[in-house]
Amino acid sequence: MSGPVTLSDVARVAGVSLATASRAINGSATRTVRSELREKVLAAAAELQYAPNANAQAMARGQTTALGLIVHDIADPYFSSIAAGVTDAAESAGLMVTLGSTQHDPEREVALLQVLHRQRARAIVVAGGRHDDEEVNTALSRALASYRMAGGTVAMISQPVFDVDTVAIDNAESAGQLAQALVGRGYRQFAVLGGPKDHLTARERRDGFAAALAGQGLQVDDQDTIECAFTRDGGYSGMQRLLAGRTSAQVVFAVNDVMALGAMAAARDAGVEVGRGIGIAGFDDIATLRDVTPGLTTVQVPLVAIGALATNLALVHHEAPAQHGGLADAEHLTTRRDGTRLVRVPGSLVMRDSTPGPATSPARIS
Amino acid sequence: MSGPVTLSDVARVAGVSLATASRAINGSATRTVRSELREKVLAAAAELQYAPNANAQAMARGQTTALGLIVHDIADPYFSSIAAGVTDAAESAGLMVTLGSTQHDPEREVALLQVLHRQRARAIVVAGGRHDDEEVNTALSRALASYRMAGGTVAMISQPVFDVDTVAIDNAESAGQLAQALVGRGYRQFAVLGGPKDHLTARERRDGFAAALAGQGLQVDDQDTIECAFTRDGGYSGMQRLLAGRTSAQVVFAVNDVMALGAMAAARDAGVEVGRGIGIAGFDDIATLRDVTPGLTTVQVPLVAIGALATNLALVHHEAPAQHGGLADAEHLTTRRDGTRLVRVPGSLVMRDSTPGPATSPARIS
DNA sequence: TTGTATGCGTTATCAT
DNA sequence: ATGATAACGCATACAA
Repeated sequence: MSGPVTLSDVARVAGVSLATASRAINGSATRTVRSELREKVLAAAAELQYAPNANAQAMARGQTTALGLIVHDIADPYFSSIAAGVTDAAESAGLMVTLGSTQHDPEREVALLQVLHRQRARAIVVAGGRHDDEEVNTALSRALASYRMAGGTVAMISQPVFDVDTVAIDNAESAGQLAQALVGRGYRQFAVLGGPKDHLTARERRDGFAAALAGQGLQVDDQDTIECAFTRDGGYSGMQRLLAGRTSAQVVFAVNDVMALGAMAAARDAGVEVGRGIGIAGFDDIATLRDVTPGLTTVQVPLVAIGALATNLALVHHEAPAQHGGLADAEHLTTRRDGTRLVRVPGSLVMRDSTPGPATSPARIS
Repeated sequence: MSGPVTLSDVARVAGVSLATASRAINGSATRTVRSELREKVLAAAAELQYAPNANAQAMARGQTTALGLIVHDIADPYFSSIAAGVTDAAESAGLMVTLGSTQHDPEREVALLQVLHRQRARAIVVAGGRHDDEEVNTALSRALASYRMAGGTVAMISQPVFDVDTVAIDNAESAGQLAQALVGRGYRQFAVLGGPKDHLTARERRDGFAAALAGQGLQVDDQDTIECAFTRDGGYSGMQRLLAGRTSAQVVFAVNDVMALGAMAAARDAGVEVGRGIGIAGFDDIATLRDVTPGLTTVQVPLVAIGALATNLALVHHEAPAQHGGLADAEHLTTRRDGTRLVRVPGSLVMRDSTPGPATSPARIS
């Protein structure tokens, strides 16, 4: 009967006490152990293939080595890029990432938060836009508060609607710049694949786009603002509906890239050429876009860096975290009244071939 | 001074013993608690915002609720799709996924395995092709054996080169079918973007492709077999090199889709039209391909299902795991002599517009 | 049905 | 420098 190998076994084989074995293997901060004994302990550990029990260590130390990450869908390139940044930063800090996927269900988000709380994750990164749903937000807020009260730290990548450290993308402003750039290319008739009505990210992008157009005396017809899921398939079906109703839009703004990709596919399937026939623009600049033709006009968001930044924000308290391509500059970092930090990440316009300008130049604006 | 809320606190507030509180909150298998007391305990727990310490539970129960997942790169759509299947299946089993990313470094794979071992993860899924590197494989084999000896279970998504449950993709056979289909479309001159020399997945696909061609009296010139990284950028630079040397290839087989996407980009950048100018084919049918034009000819592999299957394989011992679109049929499931199971997953050909047939039909085969 | 007491594997405090 | 021993928070065998 072997059973699991414990530190006691190692100590016994090495002929030392439990305490000495612990110190030899871990290198206690205060105590030190004679190299002669250390060798013996290490040899015994190797011989027995001893692997320290991290759960027991967590108990004794009162601290785990896990970092939680909650995303909406890990297969979505938006989230998988963020996840890459998070795992990278976490592993640099000696932590492992515990991944939860909500499948776009806000209630699962709360449930996952509770699981990570029970796991005593050192910190939690929550990625993904918030919803305008009081009930869900209340539950989420409670779960967050409970976790933080127990000593956990949180960083969100979303709108700054909770009192936790937050990385917020400048959705409205960037969408506005995109609108202006499209106007600059000659477009005058716009449609918007707007995502779910109560999805805050979608709303900010919609509204920022519309506001900038309004500043130019332009607007999006109500019937040309399509409500749809925040996914690739949502973009596809939304575009289908748009094309079915005889729209006069020259260019379509999809509030994220995966939706824009769905829209491009729908256009192709309907025999409409993207670029010449109708313009399409997205938001995020997901990695996938490198291999899409025509190139999709979009707003570039440094997703991997944002993931790493959020991780460090959650890990490093009350000071500016390490640099992330300038993202954590004083310029973008503010400390709110409740002490939590907010980093605003600007997007940058990327004009590509999907919006070359309208085929037939419309009349000048009056 | 509050400090962390423990079960003792809940018990005290509820006016019951520790044991009763434990049973009320967990619902012990054998014992039961009077509903009156249970209510009181639950109320106390809610009032105190009690969250059970999963580490302590793990200690007491001798079992954790974590499942490890090791991938090469979570931002790669191949792995993020597998990860989606794994997280899905894991959460169905009440487990959380602990994610490790190797960044294509085999040594990190061993290190991550050890970390997950220390974490006492219930099971570990290792995804990603193996290398023909004895030193690395020995270290990995040791780490796997050590983990399994301690009671952990493992499933790999790769070549069946270790004695653990394995899901293996029929690389050689599928690549062969692809070759035949390309010949059927009239191609006679082939090039291969072959990935790293010692990468087994790449090798199997290369060799399967070449063998099928040989069966038709055809072959790939040595100078038309390009060695490159197993990534999108590897495919890009490989294709650049291929085009730089004046190749006479009519069609290029990239041993995975992300490489094929890189190759398509390189062709475009070089002014060569994919499809008419030169054919390109890939392998995997990653989700990204839906939005690529022209459509990429490839071998479809059910990645999400494979992730879920591997997870169940790791979780369910000594019997056939739940169905996964027929993947675990007796037809594909074999039990090896060492008792480990092997599921061979066939790929299925998907011919798309990237390989319409050669522009100029070559002379008939003699 | 409820309570008492022990053990899980490790760290850390205290002697020595 | 090393060794006993008491936590850490919970589950459970045993006693009542």
